[in-house]
Amino acid sequence: MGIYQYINEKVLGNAGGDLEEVQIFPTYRMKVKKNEVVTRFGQIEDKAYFLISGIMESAIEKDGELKIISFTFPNNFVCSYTSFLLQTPSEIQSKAITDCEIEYFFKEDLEQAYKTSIVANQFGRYVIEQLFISKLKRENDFLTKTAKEAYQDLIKERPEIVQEIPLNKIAKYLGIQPESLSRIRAEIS
Amino acid sequence: MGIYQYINEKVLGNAGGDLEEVQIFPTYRMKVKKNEVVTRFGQIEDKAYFLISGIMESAIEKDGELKIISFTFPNNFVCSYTSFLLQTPSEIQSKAITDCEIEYFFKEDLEQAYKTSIVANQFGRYVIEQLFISKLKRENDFLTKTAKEAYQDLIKERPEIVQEIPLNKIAKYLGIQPESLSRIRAEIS
DNA sequence: CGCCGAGTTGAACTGAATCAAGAAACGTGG
DNA sequence: CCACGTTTCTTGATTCAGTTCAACTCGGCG
Repeated sequence: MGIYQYINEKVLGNAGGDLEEVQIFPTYRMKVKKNEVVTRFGQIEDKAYFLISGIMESAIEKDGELKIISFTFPNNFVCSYTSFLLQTPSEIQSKAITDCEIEYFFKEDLEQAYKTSIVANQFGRYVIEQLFISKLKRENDFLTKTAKEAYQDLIKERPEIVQEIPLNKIAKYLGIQPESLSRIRAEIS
Repeated sequence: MGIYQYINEKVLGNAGGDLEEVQIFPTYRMKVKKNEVVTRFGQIEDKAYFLISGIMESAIEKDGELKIISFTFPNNFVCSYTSFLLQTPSEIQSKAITDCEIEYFFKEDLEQAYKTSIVANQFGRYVIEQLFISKLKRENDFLTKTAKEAYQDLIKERPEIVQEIPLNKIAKYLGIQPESLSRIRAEIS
């Protein structure tokens, strides 16, 4: 799947529909190797990325330590959103956890499309709505769950994360130390 | 300020511009008394609310306890977003902390406007972008700050909250118990 | 074979929760 | 305007979840 198909299926709801109509801005492709950094701290982001294959992580930094805010699997967007939207220095670093193939487009082209295309606007709105919902869920988790509950729910709700991603990264995603996650795992098995 | 002016100024960037053009869907007004609940747990939300005057809180529930996810001040939107967007039962309760005046509109009318109006789409996109950015910041806070840091930063960044909202609600917003906040306050003064 | 990153385990420590009680501020009716 | 009940805020003692730092195990890879 690529961005145009994503728009057709997810945004417009017509699987297998006319692809011409949704080519609202140009997109490009690139490949990145495992551990390669795609978006850097401090950089002003002018691109948004769509993951074709592989797994990526997005992280923020505090006192030299990385805290992971999301893992991205294929057919989802990766971006330093605040930087992309407000053109401020990025507080997010996105990195390939495995070899990845990425499709991307430029903010400039998106903005241009917004001016004339309803589909472009629907697309932008849809993507950010999904992201917002995921962050609402995460806020809910932080406010209501212990580390143990959070991990157990992650196993149920995002098994792909637990299966494919090393435990120290999962810990940093849950907001705890790897040692704590290790103890939690010992406890529940 | 009302929704149309919000669209003109914030979304379109032309303060004092032509107001006719942005009346893309009908809006309504209502008044609610202090402590009145506006959106209920379990309800499917068909309206979005814009706060004209007063202060509101939005909260989720866990084990009979309320956890506050946001305080809303005038000229901002309040909504059970996940419910509004996905038409699922609301996990959010929104309540007036003071007497409030509220402008609102229906999802149905918004959806209709999305089909034909670029401005409507830009509006929907802009609102959710702002909300998403605020949740990203909140995620950042949960991952990187101790309760003490979070409270000190709140004093700096959202003084209106600290001044106008009781401490037990602020504690529930920061994800700690009122007693802990009280101790933190004793410590830093 | 030896190294290195990933994961586990132990012991001491700390930030925040919990439970219980009391003080201060608030508003509402008499 | 005072009295009373309610809500808001504080303080104390104890418990607990998760951190920190250190050491050790295991599996993969050059």
